[in-house]
Amino acid sequence: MSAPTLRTLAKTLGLSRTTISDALRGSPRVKAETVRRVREAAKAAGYVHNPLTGAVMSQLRRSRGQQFRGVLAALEIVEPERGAHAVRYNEAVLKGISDRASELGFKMERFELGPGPDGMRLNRLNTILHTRNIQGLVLLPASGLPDLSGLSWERYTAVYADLFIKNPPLHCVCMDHYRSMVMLLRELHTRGYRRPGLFMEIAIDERLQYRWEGAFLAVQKYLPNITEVPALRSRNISREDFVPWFRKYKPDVVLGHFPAAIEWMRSAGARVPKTHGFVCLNSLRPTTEPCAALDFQPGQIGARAAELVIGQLLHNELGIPVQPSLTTIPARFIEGPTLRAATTGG
Amino acid sequence: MSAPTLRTLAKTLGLSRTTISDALRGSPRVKAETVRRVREAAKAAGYVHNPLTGAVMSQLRRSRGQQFRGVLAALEIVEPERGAHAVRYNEAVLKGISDRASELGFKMERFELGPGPDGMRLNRLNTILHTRNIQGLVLLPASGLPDLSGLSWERYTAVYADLFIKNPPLHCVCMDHYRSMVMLLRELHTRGYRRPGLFMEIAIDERLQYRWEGAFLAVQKYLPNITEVPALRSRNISREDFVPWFRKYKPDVVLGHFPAAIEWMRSAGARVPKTHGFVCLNSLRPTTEPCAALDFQPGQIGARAAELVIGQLLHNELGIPVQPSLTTIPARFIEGPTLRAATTGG
DNA sequence: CAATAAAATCGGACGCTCCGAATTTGGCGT
DNA sequence: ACGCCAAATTCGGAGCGTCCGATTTTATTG
Repeated sequence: MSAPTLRTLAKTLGLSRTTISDALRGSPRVKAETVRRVREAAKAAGYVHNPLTGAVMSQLRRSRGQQFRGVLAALEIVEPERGAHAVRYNEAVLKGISDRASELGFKMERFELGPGPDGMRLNRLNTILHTRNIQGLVLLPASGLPDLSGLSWERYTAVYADLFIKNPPLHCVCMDHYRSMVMLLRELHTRGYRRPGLFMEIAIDERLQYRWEGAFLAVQKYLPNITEVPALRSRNISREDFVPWFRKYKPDVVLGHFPAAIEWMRSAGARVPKTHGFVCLNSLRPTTEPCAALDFQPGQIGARAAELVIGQLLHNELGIPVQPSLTTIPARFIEGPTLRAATTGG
Repeated sequence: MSAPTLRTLAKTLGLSRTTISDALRGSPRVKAETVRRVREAAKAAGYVHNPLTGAVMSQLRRSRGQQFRGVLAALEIVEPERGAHAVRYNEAVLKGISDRASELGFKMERFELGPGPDGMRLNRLNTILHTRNIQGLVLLPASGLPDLSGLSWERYTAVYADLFIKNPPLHCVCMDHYRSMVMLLRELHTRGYRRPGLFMEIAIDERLQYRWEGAFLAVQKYLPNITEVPALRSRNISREDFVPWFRKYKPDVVLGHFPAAIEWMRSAGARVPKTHGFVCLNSLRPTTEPCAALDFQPGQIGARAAELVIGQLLHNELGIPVQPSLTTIPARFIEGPTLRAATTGG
């Protein structure tokens, strides 16, 4: 049995397709009684209105050319204390969304949300999205656990551009921390490094369910000829933590989020890259000197998120997904002068 | 002056609107010379293709008559020594693909490939797919690293229903081993288990870049009040490996792939679930008694793979992806009589 | 040059919207 | 009761880009 159309509905009710169309969209041209009847019959027949199709048809009919673009909302949760790298990261994600969206015939618009479970603002957003007839959302990374359960989800389809969201459980698109760490350690291994060391602020890895350290621990165990160096972990990593750890365990290459560590290593007698290497785990972190790093590819993440949302919009699949999934993209290794080149002899 | 449409363009060039439409989208039905001419004229007239309009129209056209939109090939690499659980797993993936495909108007067909870099058979498959005009492929999990680089990839879009494929690098859809292990350990923790132990055959985890053990190691470190039990790892895990490890480290709950371990635990004096718990990491493994386990949700994986391929087909995106991605779905925890229920006191 | 095969192009139908036109309804004066 | 007009309601036509079967043109062969 094929899906009902306006025409089949019209035939069943003995009305014209135009009346059905107008009735379903609540046009004042149609008698209230008829609207009720039509909507009832539509529901019974299982007719589902596709707002995207409607919008395209409308613009097509109205302005003979077709400059119509669908709209994707990029939702940002305002966090006053967000670091500069996080801001730059989100900007790059936004650009990825926007570029891919416009390739697919959509335009992106930014919306900002107050932090926390701020009911009022969420309600207002709900109203705005509704009146503007926007159904597709991309939620940008927020350092807290965002709670958007207050939105009317039956009207939207959304993707979170980070690892995990619980309220509500949406599809996520994110960098693949685990695989990227594995790749990086293998790369360092082929360059002859045998004592990789990792330092990490607990807050960072906690959000990631310890994916950085999990990968580090596992690979350390199974790459040949590696000497295990315990990871340095603390709430706030400072020179006072770092130098003793570095002196004690003597890593020959250090991985971490702060390029400041290069200076700390030097102050402990290391020469970079001559005797010791360094890799910054996030290329967007502020850096005083050029540095080997991982590029999280935020543009790719935004692009993939946009694709996902648009795909669902086209299929008119609204609401919270039955089974949320996580789409990941590996980081790109950026060469830098803090590492020695690959050795040929191993 | 209103914006040009396909029809006005057609009139100017003395062609039909169909030819213009096909030409602008690069259909092989149109002569190359004509395509060039049409594109030139379109550019001169300022006609801009709107991908959203195109997508909506395409859906519209296709949705008529409920007729099938195409065939998805499910590619299986024949492996004579594949275990019964792997066979059952692939069957479940196939069902997931098939069901989701038919929901989206496609039907699935199975194809089998000889193992290894078997050029002949790959060429034959190439021919078959070509003559049958099949463009969408889902590659089923194979225990080796499949090499399909011999196919004419510019004609296909494909997804691998497993963690990783290198030749060529395709999008992958897979269970989320890392997250599932984290989830499982947290669940066990809330039930009061404090000495989780993991046994693992190396070959299994190696393919997964040690995701099972990576997650295990990391979570073990950061859940409160956990006593670390080193993982038991070997090529072939037997009772002779297991019992000494079990006696020595006294895990209070054991995770692993073989339900046979329940028997080994009993023979070492454990009472399941009274004193010790057990969770099977793969619910499809052969089991002698009911057992708590992780369901890999192969049906969901197949469904997601089908969605991905079909999405790309509808966008006419053929070839190897620019940036391959990995889509994961968490496992589902299956309750079983080998675990005690959650304690209230902690 | 006739007979085929292959390549290239065309035409119809599709769902939905907008807007002017057509039809029905209701109010009111006579 | 009836005619008239305006308001309320419904209808029909035209138009968009795509898909696919049908048709026309071109190339190939005996």
